[in-house]
This record gives sequence, C-alpha cells and structure tokens, in this order.
Amino acid sequence: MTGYAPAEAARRSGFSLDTLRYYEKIGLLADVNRTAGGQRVFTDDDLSWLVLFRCLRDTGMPIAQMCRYAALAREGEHTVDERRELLQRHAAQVEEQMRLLQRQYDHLREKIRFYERLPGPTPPDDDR
Amino acid sequence: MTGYAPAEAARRSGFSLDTLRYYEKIGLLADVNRTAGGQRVFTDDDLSWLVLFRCLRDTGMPIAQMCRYAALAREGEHTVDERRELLQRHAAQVEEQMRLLQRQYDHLREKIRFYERLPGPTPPDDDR
DNA sequence: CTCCAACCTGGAGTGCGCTCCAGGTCAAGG
DNA sequence: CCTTGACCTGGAGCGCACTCCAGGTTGGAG
Repeated sequence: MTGYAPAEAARRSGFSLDTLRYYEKIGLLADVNRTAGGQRVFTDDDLSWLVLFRCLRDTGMPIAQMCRYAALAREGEHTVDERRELLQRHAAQVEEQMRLLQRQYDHLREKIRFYERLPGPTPPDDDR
Repeated sequence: MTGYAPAEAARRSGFSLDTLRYYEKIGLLADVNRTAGGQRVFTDDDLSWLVLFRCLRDTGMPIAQMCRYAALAREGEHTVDERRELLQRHAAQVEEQMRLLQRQYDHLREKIRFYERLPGPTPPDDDR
C-alpha cells in the first residue's frame, strides 16, 4: 500500500519521469493511481512492472512487444501460455544476441592484440 | 586486386547497398574506387573495413566513433596509440554490456521458470 | 546496336524511443 | 495564507541509423 511520488518512482526504476509518463501514454503501464488533484502515485506493483520492463528493454525487446505482454497479463489467467511463449521466444533471441556479442567481442580483442604487438619491430601494418 | 560490384559488396558485407552509400557519404568509408562511368568498385581492403565496421556496430559503437577511428587510421602511423586506446575503451564498454545482458537474461530465465511451474496447483500469481 | 537490370545522385522520409516545452495546477513547509 | 518546487497535459522535436525515392546513367548479355 506504500505509494511513491513520480520522482521517487523514477529514482527507483531508473526510468526518467518523462519515460514513465510516456509508458503510461502508450498503454504499457496502465491504471496508475492518482491523487484527488491528478498527480500520479506509483505502487509497489507498478514498480515491479517497471523492473520487468527494464529487464526486457535491456535485453532488446521492442516496446510494441512489451505492450503485447502487458496487455496479455491484464487480460487474465488464460493468457499464461501465450505470455510464457512470448518470453521464451525472446529468451532465445537474447541467447543469439549474446553469442553474436561474444563473437564480435573476440574479434575486437584480436584487433586490440594486433595493436598491442605493434610497439617493437613494426610488422606490416594493414591499417584496418 | 579483385574488385566487387556494389551488389556483391553488399552481399559479402551484409550491409545494404544504401548503407554502403551512406557510409561513404558520411566519410566512414573513403576513397572507394569507381569505373570510368562512376560506378563503385569495392576492393578486398574496403571489404575488410566493412568487416570491422560490422564488428564495432554489432558491439554498439556509435557511427560517430567509427568515423573517428577511420579518420585516425587514414591519418597514418602516428595515430596507432590513440586508435588502440579507442578500441580498448570500447572493449571495456562491451564487457559491461555483456555483464548487464547476462544479468537481465538471468532475470528473464527466472521469470520463465515462474511460468513453467504454473501448470499444476496454481500458486498465487502476481501477474507481473 | 539495343535493351534493361544495376547503378548513380541529392535529398526527403522513416521508425524507434524517448525528451523537451509551454503554460498551467497541486500540495507541503513556513 | 503564500510560496515554490514538483507535478500535470498535449504536442512538438530530436538523435540515430538508416531507407526510400525520382529522375537520370551505365555497361554487359544477346
């Protein structure tokens, strides 16, 4: 039942206030409580949604897909299968992303090793 | 000495033809050879630059920084230190990126485990 | 020589995910 | 009360990295 002021919610979630408003505007975050005067009051539940959104975004899920997930969750129990599958598909993409990142990181490291061996008898520099 | 037509270069590099032209326009790719009539002819050297650009982009380097790197390389031998440092700083950022991705992937997996335990005596679903 | 698919240019348009702004309202401390 | 900093709304603007377009040119197959 604890309520958080917008600035506090922003601080805790790591999203900017503008981003929180934006997420509400596009329907990603729905039914945010308000004071009588119309100011937002975020709940712990809102906060845990934001934690999830951060996770999904950091792993590269497009906002449209997060909206889809959130809409399914709001629809109720009968969407759990679809929600699970959505997350599983995403997880598979993240795995692919991690493999690619690792591979390219290795290339980068190799490139750096090339530079680190330069000072000394300079080998033919391909300048790439 | 082998030369590649634009379409072939696109195919080999994985960049679109428009992107290759764009990279040239912004000065990322410089001095691309032309036929008498003005059509581009890509060399193996151009291709290896493109391979590097792909590596840097896949690891999240902004184009402006790639331009900087390319400009340094064009300037000659005396920029090797700066080039190495640029790549090293980038590699450090990639490491951070990989750690974050792994961490959020773990969260995601946990979330999925939550869904996988659902079918059975349904525990209190927090719907997050 | 003719044809047409591939290519050229400059510049406008796109999609994403915010971010900023103007002009007004709210609410807690003094 | 009064002040003032946090908050509100709708909508415009931005930065990035392309992507697309119109209108014209090139060059290799037949």
